[in-house]
Amino acid sequence: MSGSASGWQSLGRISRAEIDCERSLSCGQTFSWARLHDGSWIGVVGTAAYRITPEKEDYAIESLRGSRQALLDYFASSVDWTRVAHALPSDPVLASAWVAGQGIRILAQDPWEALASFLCSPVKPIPEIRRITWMLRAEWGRPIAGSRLCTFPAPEALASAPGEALLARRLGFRARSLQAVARLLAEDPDFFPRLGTQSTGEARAHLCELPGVGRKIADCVLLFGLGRYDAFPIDIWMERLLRKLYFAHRKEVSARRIAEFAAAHFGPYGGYAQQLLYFWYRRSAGRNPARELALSPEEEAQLGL
DNA sequence: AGCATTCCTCACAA
DNA sequence: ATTGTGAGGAATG
Repeated sequence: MSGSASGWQSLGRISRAEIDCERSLSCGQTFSWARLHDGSWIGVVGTAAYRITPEKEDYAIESLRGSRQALLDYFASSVDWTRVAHALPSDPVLASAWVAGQGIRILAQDPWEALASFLCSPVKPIPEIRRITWMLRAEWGRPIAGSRLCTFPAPEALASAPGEALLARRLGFRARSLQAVARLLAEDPDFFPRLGTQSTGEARAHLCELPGVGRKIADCVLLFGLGRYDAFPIDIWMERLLRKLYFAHRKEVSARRIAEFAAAHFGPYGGYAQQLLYFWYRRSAGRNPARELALSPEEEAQLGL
């Protein structure tokens, strides 16, 4: 692992007080990272691999073909997160989530990778989404020299993949929309750049025109892939949380009304509130996000780290 | 009153 | 732990 023989390079350390990498990687926004048995995290950003090892006061960072700055950019380190937090409404629920989620960052992910990953997500638990997307990488991505980790496959790669092979990756009904979207984007490389010039609402509408993409997946892409911090993805967990804590379990309140409330209440940085709340609520429900992203011994052995 | 339209909810399959 | 569709009913005008 250490030394230049393996190709991994040390990129120094990152202060725990600055960023909580573990929380940021396990609060539901990315499937590109996994935890190893020694407690370190391994993941791919673009064409680079990173390993983040928690220590007492900080994290040790190593990389293959990456840079310290690229990793800091991925953790959106130039955003003033305290300011973002101050722009959120002050309510008791959010106050608790803020305490529990200190150090959480919205990662600056690739929009295609976010879109394709969340197209794999319907009715799947997080560990399985992680496995499926890693299988897509292994089959159709490009290996990162010096490791057995792979980049996320480009739209063209998935567009031309045999349908049966996609289905064999345990994609089920998700294969159809994933491949259809891959083909559309392979033909339209300007798709994401175009969204950059549009309002969040317009961009959301265009995303929702893609097969298999509804409000939830569109909001995930907007928030995690396009840096639209006003997007507030509502999955089953968030709906339960909002219903319970902001609507006193009132059964007659529709999902639509809950979404309207969330947009109005949490405001232009609601996406950050969503991550804080999601992390806090799932933890209170007994979920262990880090464990959900742990590699099996077999998977870890296959990586040959 | 009858009719068209819109909106909402639910259930179900993929 | 999402989306797309279609049926059925209430509200709207």
